[in-house]
Amino acid sequence: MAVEIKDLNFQESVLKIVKQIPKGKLMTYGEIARELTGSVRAARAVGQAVAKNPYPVVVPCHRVVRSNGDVGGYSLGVDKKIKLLSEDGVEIKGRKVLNFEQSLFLFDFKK
DNA sequence: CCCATGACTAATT
DNA sequence: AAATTAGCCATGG
Repeated sequence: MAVEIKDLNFQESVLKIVKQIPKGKLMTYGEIARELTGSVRAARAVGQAVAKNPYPVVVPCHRVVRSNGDVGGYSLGVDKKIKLLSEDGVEIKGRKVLNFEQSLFLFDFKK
């Protein structure tokens, strides 16, 4: 039952990016996927990576939403996710984010 | 190596 | 605008 030490990979990369999301900003799984694999197709893999979420709260994974503006899911429950987003100042309507594209965080691609 | 699963996305209906 | 379908990718058994 001891937790396996298998980090260091796709998952860590995802977490690293998510950690960079400032408060009040949002990011989509697709964008993260594109940063890692260069394609939006790995969005699911990204979702899986954060789904393990080894460090809840430490990593603001609640700031990662769907590309269509839907809040998506959350390990601790979508309810919790919405609450945290509200705390960040992000308005949520039902399961959709208001001003979604407006609150989007453009990843640091100035490189 | 093959199969199943999932915090996704885009295209259709 | 909401629901359905199909496609894609990493991870685990």
